[in-house]
Amino acid sequence: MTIEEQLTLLTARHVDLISAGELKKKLETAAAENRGLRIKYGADPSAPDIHLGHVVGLNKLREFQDAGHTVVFIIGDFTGMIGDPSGKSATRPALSREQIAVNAESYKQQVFKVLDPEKTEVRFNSDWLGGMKFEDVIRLSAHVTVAQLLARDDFSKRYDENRPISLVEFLYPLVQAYDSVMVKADVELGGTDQLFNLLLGRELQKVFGQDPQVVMTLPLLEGLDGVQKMSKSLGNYVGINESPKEIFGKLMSVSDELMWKYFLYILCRRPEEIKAMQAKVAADELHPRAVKDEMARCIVDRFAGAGEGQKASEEFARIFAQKELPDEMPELKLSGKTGLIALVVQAGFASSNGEARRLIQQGGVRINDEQISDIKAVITPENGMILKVGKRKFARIVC
RNA sequence: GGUGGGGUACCGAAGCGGUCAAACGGGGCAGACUGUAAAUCUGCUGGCUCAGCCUUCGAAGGUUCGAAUCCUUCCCCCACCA
Repeated sequence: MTIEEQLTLLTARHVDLISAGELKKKLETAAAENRGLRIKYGADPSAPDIHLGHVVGLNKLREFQDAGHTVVFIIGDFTGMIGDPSGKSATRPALSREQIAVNAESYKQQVFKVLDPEKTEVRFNSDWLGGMKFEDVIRLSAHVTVAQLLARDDFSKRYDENRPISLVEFLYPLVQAYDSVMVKADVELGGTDQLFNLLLGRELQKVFGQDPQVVMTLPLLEGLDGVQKMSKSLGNYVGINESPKEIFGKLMSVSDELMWKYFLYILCRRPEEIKAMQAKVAADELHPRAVKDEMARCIVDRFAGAGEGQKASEEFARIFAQKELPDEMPELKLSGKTGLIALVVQAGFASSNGEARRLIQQGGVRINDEQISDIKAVITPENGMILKVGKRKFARIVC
C-alpha cells in the first residue's frame, strides 16, 4: 500500500486526528525504515465482555494491521485493580490475579475475532506500573499541573457544579499517558471520551524525549436505546459472544436512524454505499426492515460464524412475523395443577409473585397462544403446553 | 480544624407529625399501533396467603395515640473557608 492509500484507509470514520500531517510523516519514516508503526489501544479488564461499541475501535486497529502495523493491546490490569475512576457507583472490588488472568484470556479470545493475533502485542500495564515506588509516582505527577487536568471537559464541569472529583481520577489520565511512554506508541486510538487522556500521552512522551504519538478518536456508538453510548452497565449493548439469536433480535430492535451508523462503524461499509441504500429507502424501493435484516445478518455472520445470520433471520421471521414458536425453548417440569402465578414465577419469567400478577393482569401471559388474564387461573399441565410471557419469553411444559 | 448543605424506592428528585408504600421525571416491564422497528398512546413498577396484611425513607435509640417528617447519639457524603 502506498502512503496515500494508507492515509485514506486509516483516517476513514475518525472524529479527531492530531494530526494528519504527523501521521503522514510517521508513515513515511516507518516505510523508509521498513518497519510498522506501534498502535496503542487500552482495555479495561474488569468487564471482559466485548460489545459492538468496542468493535468500532477494533475495526480501525484491524485496518492498521492490514496496512502492516502492529497493535499494542494494553490490558489495564493495574488500573483495573484501583477501580473505576468515573466514580458513579461503589468502588469496584479489586480483581485478584487469577481473575485478571481469566478475564484477559476471555478478552483475547474475543478481540481476535477482529484483530490479527500475528500483528498484536498484548501487554499488561502492571508490568511497569506494579513495580513503581511512590517516589516514582510523585516524580511522574510533577509533570502535570492541576490546571491542565481541569481543562478536561468533564472535570471542569463537575468542578463547576460542586460535584466530587477524586484524586485517583486525576491520576488516571496520567497513568494512561505513562503507558504510552512505556510502549513507545506511535499512534493511540480511543473513543471521543478519551481525547484528553490521549493528548496527555503526547505531553508525557515529549517530557520523556519521545516523538509524541498521533491521536485518533472514533465515535462512541449509541446502544440499542439509540441515545446513550453502548455500555454494559446501561444494558443497551450487544456482546460479540452472544448467541446468534440474541444478537439478531437485539439488532432488529434498533431504530432506523441508528442502523446506518451500525453499517458504517461496525460493518465498515463505505459511505457511498450507505447513501445509495438510503436513497432507495427514501424512494420506497427498499423496505427499511430489509436493510435492517441485512445489517443484523452480516453482524451475526461476522461474530457467530458464516451462515448463522441467515439462520437467525429465518427463525426471527418465523417467531415474530408469523408468530410461530422458536425451535428451542426451555422446558418446565410440572407435576399436577399449578396456579398461573406460580407457573410464571417457576419459569423464571417474573422475579416475584407480584410481578407475575401484574404480567397476567396486563395481558402479557398466554398459554397455547390464548391470553389468560385471570390471576387466579389454575393450569392443569399437559405435555407440550406452551407458556408465553411478553413477546419473547417461551417455555414448554412437560409433565 | 471551622462553616454550611446533604443521605428518600433501580436512578434523579419532592415530601418535613396523620390523608405516605411515599408526588414528579427517567429507566424498566406489559398492552395498543408496527417492520418484535423507532416515535406515540395506555397501564403497571416494595413484598405477601392481595378489598387485607407485612417490611421500607443512612444506623440505633427515644418522644407521640401516630414519625420519612420531632429529639438524642452514631455512621457516611459534598462544598466553602482555613
